[in-house]
Amino acid sequence: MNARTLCLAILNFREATGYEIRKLVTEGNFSYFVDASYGAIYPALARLTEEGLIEGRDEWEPGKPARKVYSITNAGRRALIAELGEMPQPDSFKSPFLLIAMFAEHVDPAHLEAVVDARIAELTAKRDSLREALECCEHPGSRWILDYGIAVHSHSLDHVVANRDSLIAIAGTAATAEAAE
Amino acid sequence: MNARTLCLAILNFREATGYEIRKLVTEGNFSYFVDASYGAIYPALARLTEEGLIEGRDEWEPGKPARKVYSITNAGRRALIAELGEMPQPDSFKSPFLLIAMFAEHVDPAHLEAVVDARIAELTAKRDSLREALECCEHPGSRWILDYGIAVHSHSLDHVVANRDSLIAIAGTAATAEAAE
DNA sequence: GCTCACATGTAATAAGTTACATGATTTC
DNA sequence: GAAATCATGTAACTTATTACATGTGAGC
Repeated sequence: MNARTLCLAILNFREATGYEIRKLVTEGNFSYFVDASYGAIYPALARLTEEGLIEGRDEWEPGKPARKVYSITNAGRRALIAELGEMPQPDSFKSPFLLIAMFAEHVDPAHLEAVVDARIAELTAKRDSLREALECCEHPGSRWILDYGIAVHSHSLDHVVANRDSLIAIAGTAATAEAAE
Repeated sequence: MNARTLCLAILNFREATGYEIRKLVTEGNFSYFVDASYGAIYPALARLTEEGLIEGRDEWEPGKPARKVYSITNAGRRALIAELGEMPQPDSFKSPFLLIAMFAEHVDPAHLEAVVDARIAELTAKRDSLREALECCEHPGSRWILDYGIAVHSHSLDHVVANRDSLIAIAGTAATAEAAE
């Protein structure tokens, strides 16, 4: 997901600063299926402004740091709708966790246990934050994707919990390889 | 997932050419949680060779194109095990599909239908290829992750199928925005 | 003769990450 | 007084993508 479209999409919902966009993609409703860092967001906002797809206005409120609030323009709305009208790239899932799981036999059991438990904690936290977001969200599209995210995370979590021990049982099996060195 | 570790991991299973590695990460057992293009794989193999973590040998079989078969060295095995001993980066999921779903109200119903059905086809194909891979796979770690992949894809698929119509029902709801232009 | 699968690689380019630089305000 | 949160941005770097360049052999 390029940072450009992402910023445009978020600003179509509401005005926001770069900092707020970063929070939304990291912790908010968007956080389980997109990602972007400051180094991607700020340049994207600058470029979108140049192209007239968004506008930034400076705000100085006493007792608060200066901020630049961006809002989408009509041209921006049109560009976003055009983008959504294309067939999307396929979804992608990258899992360093599964790479370790695949090589469980070469991994120290205690370490694998820590890795699995960290993954369980991650999935639990994500599921709970999605549930919380769903409670106070009225927007139909957002509700649909939150529902989806909750379902997927719940099932993933259940599966990992149910098969945790069988994975850890594989760990260390190939100790010969390390011993050979 | 950097291409380096990926190549090392695959070569720990068996010898392979760059072309074969590309197939494995695109279509094989690895394909649902990692990815890499030629432009990432070939330079990675070159660098790993320089570092002595893998070795390449040229093969000329009559009636076949020349190929360079890479195999992992002891140093490579050590490096891989060291890598697997680190805590992994968190998993990441990027979904252009969900971004469109989120903005369903601004999308033409026919287009959204096409998008959802494409996603359903994608999930079905992936689930089936994982099931097939599981049938003839004996390696415990691989079986574990295939099992996980099948579970996640099945549940995702079920959810999308069950909620397909409710998503399409949202489409086109915000026709006013486009009409305004 | 054409297209597909096998096979290796490079170059230009795009994109994003990490770390840095800076600074105000609030909370402990 | 320290740490956390709000807030903006840049620069160096890494990384990977896309497209290109090239060639063989098999099957239709």
